[in-house]
Amino acid sequence: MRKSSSLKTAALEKSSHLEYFRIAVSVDCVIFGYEEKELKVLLIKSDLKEFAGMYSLLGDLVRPDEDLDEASYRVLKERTDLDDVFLQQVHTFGAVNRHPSGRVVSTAYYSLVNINNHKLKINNNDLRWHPVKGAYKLAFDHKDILTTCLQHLRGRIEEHPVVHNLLNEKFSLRELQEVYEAILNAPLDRRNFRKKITLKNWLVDLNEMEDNVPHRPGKLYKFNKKYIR
Amino acid sequence: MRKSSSLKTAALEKSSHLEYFRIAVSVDCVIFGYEEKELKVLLIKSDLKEFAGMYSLLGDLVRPDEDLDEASYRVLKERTDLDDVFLQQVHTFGAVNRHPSGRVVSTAYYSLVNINNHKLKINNNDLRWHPVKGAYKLAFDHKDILTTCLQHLRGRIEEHPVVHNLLNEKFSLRELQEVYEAILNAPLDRRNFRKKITLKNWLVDLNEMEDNVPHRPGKLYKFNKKYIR
DNA sequence: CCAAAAGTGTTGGCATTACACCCATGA
DNA sequence: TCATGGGTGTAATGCCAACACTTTTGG
Repeated sequence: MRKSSSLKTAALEKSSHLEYFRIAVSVDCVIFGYEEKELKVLLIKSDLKEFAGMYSLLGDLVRPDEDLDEASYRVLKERTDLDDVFLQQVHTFGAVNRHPSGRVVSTAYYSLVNINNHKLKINNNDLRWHPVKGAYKLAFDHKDILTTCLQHLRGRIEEHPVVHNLLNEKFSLRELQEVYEAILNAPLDRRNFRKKITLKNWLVDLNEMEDNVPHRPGKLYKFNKKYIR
Repeated sequence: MRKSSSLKTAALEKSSHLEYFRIAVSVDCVIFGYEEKELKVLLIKSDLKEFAGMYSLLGDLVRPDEDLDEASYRVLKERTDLDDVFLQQVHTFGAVNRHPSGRVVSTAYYSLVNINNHKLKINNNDLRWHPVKGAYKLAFDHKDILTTCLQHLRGRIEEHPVVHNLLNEKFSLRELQEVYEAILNAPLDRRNFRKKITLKNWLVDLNEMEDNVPHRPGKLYKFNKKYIR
């Protein structure tokens, strides 16, 4: 998809009955991770000369024999080796000129993955975890896509315990709060946060304590399986 | 990785692009109207033999030179002769087998139109306004699409004065409440409804009264232009 | 005078916000 | 003993749901 300078090959041009099949369909995945109290997004260095030096989201053309959702799973699986992850369709971007070398309509998904997961292999130098925060450019309309997905994520975490995908199985309430603060990009009141989380009943108290912290250790929790997925 | 390497050779590029262009892109529009205290949807008799006798949403393939959003405007314009209407993208449906005669990925939009608008010409015998409520089948996965759009609409009307698209310019609070009840498929408390609407400040009191009603006439309102669109 | 809908306030419960002190641990 | 975060409750406020009577009009 990225290197599609051949989108207008003679072969395609003359097959005019394919008029309506001259739009390519792709998926782009906003893969969010969480590391060092920051929300990150997995980006890849663009291989298009139009976007030299810039990064883009992970995406690929959809194959004729796979569902749209499957395509986004495949992209994620190929890049991270993770399966069975949370993936959510958000919006489809279809401006005529959004791709410099041809017409590509792209459906955006976002996903949340645990950067420390042992299965997660970022074995490509062009791939990197980039902070979500801050002003920077991305190739194509990918900054729009990222922004749109982040908005959706912000709404989602209020209602659903999706952030479990970002954390290790055991975590303290402070860690959980820090994830929320990173996603919302805003500080939260500790007592009110704990009250709200308690009310939602998402967590199971493990009766274990944090270890190796240079202060009073906190209790550890995990997500109640019945609310996740 | 997979994509990068496959994109490196021109030969592969050509063949795989031909492959990838075998997915067609379409839009489907859920056009909602309101009539006789009921929410309706504009449907067309399917011309596919697989769906003989069934109705489907209005949709069309996206042209290579039009934005996705433009395509949905065009479909609406062609069918209703209305322009400048509210249209909202909701979700993209991309299951491999959703269309019996080929691979078609379709982006769903919904729209709200005033069935009594003088410009609205349903000049086709195969077109009809069908009640949204009730169990019935539609061609393709259009029942899913309709349900998804209805859910989104239900959320939307709580926050935005979009229902103005369904009503005449002047209306009573009763009429407005009936529209909400039709969309939500639930009765609402009159006093609470009026309180909520008043709080939102969407309406302008016209200092006019209903006429030709067999009971005490209500005041007439219109939407404050600054909140619509 | 009857039927139909207009118009109008109050109360209780529940969620949300703001806010401060003592405690346990490691260095 | 200090620094760091853990753990906890209350009061004020705003939002929401439930609920009933009087008024106006047309027939």
